Amino acid sequence: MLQARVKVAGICCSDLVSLNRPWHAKFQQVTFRHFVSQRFHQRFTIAGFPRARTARQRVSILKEHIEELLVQSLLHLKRDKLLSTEIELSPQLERTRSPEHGEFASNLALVLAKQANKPPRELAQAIIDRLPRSRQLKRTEIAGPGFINFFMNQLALASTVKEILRKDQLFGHVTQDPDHRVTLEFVSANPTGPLHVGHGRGAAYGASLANILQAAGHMVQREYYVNDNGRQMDILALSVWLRYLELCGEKVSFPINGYRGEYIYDIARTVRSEHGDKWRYNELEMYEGISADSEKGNDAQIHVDELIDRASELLGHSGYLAYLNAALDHILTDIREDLEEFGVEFDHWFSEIELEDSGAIQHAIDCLEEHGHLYIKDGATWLRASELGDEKDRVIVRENGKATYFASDIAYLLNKLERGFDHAIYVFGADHHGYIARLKAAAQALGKDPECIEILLVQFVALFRDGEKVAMSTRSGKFIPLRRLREEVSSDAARYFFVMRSHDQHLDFNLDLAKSKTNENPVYYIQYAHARIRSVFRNLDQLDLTHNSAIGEAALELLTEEHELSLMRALSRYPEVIEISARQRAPHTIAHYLHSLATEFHAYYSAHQFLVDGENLRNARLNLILATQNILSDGLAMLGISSPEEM
RNA sequence: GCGCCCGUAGCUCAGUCGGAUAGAGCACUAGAUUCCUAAUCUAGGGGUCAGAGGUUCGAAUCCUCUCGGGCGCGCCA
Repeated sequence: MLQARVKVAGICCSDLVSLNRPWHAKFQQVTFRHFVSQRFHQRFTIAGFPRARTARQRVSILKEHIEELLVQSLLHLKRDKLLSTEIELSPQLERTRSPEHGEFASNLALVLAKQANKPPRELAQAIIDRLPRSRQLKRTEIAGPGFINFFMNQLALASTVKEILRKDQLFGHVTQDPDHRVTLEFVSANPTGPLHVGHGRGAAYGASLANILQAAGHMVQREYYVNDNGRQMDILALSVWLRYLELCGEKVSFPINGYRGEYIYDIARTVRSEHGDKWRYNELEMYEGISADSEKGNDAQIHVDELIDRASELLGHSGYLAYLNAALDHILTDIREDLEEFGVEFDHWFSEIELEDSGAIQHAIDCLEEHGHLYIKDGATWLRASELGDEKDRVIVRENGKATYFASDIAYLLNKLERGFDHAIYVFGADHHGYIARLKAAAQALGKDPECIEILLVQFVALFRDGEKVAMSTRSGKFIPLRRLREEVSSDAARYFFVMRSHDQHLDFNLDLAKSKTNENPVYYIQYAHARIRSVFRNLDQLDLTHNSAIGEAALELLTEEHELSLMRALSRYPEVIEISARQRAPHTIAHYLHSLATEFHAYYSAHQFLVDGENLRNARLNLILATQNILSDGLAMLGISSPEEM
C-alpha cells in the first residue's frame, strides 16, 4: 500500500503544480528534484553555493595587530637562541576581564617558560623587549605569574569607530570562503501539525547560527528536511478523513494514535468544500472487522493500521491522495508562513518522497554495499553499525522490502555530501541524541570522514507563567503552538529568549518576562539603546544641525572620557565575538554581547550629552554612537530581531 | 541496565581548546530626571562553582568515582 501511494504521490505533486499551489510549485523550478525557495535562486550560483562577497577579509584589527607583534617577538627570540626554532606556537591572546589589566593579555611566557628554561616573568620581559614598536600600543606590563598585559592607545580604540563607519564592508564579518561549504539542517519538523515552541527554539537557534556562520566566513545553505513519507503520513490522511466523516454527520470513534489538533478539522472542511460528501461512508462500512482500539500493547497501532487499509480500500488511490495532499499542503503552507513571520527562511526544502523517487535511497544502499558494510539477517538488510561506533547494528531494508527511515537519512546525508558540502550540520531536539552515533556510523560506512557531520542538540523548552510551569504534551495534542507564543510575546522577544541561553541548556522560558515591556526585559533593553540613538539623530535634525562624519572622524581623538573608551573597547570586541560565537556554535554569545554593548551605551548616554555646542566633539560623539547603532543593528539582525527607530 | 546532556549567588543563567580577585540579569536595599526617551543610570549586600580524589606553576574548566536532575535506547516515524 505504502509503495503504491508513494508512487502516486510523486505524480500528484506535479498535478498540484498545475493548480498553482505555492509550496508545491517550488518542485518544478529546480533540478535534482529539490524544493528550493526563490531566495535560493537569488543568492546562489548554479553550483548551488552562495557567491562570495567581495569585501576584503579582516578579523579583528586590534587583536590581530597585537598577535602580529607577538609573532615578530617570537621570531627574534628564536634568532637570539632563547627559544628553540622548532617551537611553533601561535600567540595566546585574550581579552582581559578588566581595563586595569589593559585590553589584551597573553600567557605566552607561562606556556613557554619550561621549554625556554627561564622563569616566566623573565621570559615575559624578553618577549616585551623584542616587541616591534607600534603606535597603537600605549604600554605593556608583566603581571601576576608572568602575564603580559597590553594597553592600547586611544587612537587604536578610536580606529574601531572609523572601521565600523566604512561603507565597503560589514565590520567583523569575514569574506565567505568557498572552501567552507556548510549545509545546516534545522527544524525539519514532521508535517503532521503546526510548529510548537520546541520547534521554535530549534528554528531560532538554527537561523541565528546560519547567519553567524555566514558572518564568520562560511558558505551556508539552510535546509529543511520534509518528512512527507511513511506511516505518519498515512495516519495524517486517515485522521483528516475521519474528521471529514464527522463533518458529514457520521459517528466516528477517533483512534488513540490519530492526530487530534483543531487544524485537522480545518483540512477536512477544505476537502469537503471541494469534494462534497462523495467519500462519506457509514460506521459499519468503516469499522466492520477492525480490531479494538486500546492503550494496551500494540493494540492502538494495529487498530490504526487496519483503519488505514480500510481507508485506502474505500477511498481508492485518488481519494486517499486527495486527503493526504490536502493535509500536506495545508500544514506545510502553515509551517512556511509561521517560520517566515518568525524571520526564519530556508534555501532548500528537501522532500523525502522526492528522495525516494529519485532513486537516492537505492543509490545509498548500493554505496553501503560497495563498501561492504551490509549483511542479510532474518530476511532484512542490516548495516554493520556496531563496528563503526554505534551501539548496535541497524536495519536498512525491512523483511517486507521497505527501506527504513534510517535508510532515508543515509541517502539524504550522501546527497548532501555529493552536492559538494564538506560539512553537514544537523540541529536536532535533545531527544534525538541517539542519532549522533548512528549518523556518524553512516558517514563512515559511506566512506566519508565522520568528522564531516556535526549534530547539535537543542535542549527542551519549559514555559513558565506566573511562576508555574505550563503543561505541554505532544501526545495529547496539548502542545503550545509557536504561533501562539509569538502572538503573546512578539517574535522579537521569542527570538531573543530562545537563543539567550546556550543550546545545550534546558530553557525556562518566562512568559511574563518576555511579555513585559519594562526595564527587566533584556530584548527591549537592547532595542531601546538602538531607538535612543535614532532619537538623538532626530533631535539633531530638529536643531537644524547635520552630522558631519568627516569632521567627526578627524576629531575622534577628543573621545577620551572613560565612558567613551569603554564603549569603544566594547565595539572593538565585535569581530572576536562573531568568531567565537561561530566556532562554538553559540548564538547566545552574540545575545550576551549585545546586552553588554547596550549597557555601555546606556551608561554613556546618562553620563554625557552628545549634542554639545562644540562642532568637533559633537560630530566625534555622533560618529561613536552611529558606530554603536550599526553594531547593535547588525547583531540584532543576526539573531533575527528588529532594530526599532523608536520605542 | 547501557548511553547522551546537565549541576555555578535566593531565582534564571554566562564563564569550560586550564590562567590573575568566579561574572550578568531578575529579586532585595539606598539614591539620580530644570539637559538628546527613566523601557535609563549610580551604589550596595549576596558563592564550599553538587561532593570526593587525581593531573600541574595554576582547575568552575581536563580525568576517575559518588550523589542529584533531564532525555534516549524498535524491522516506529
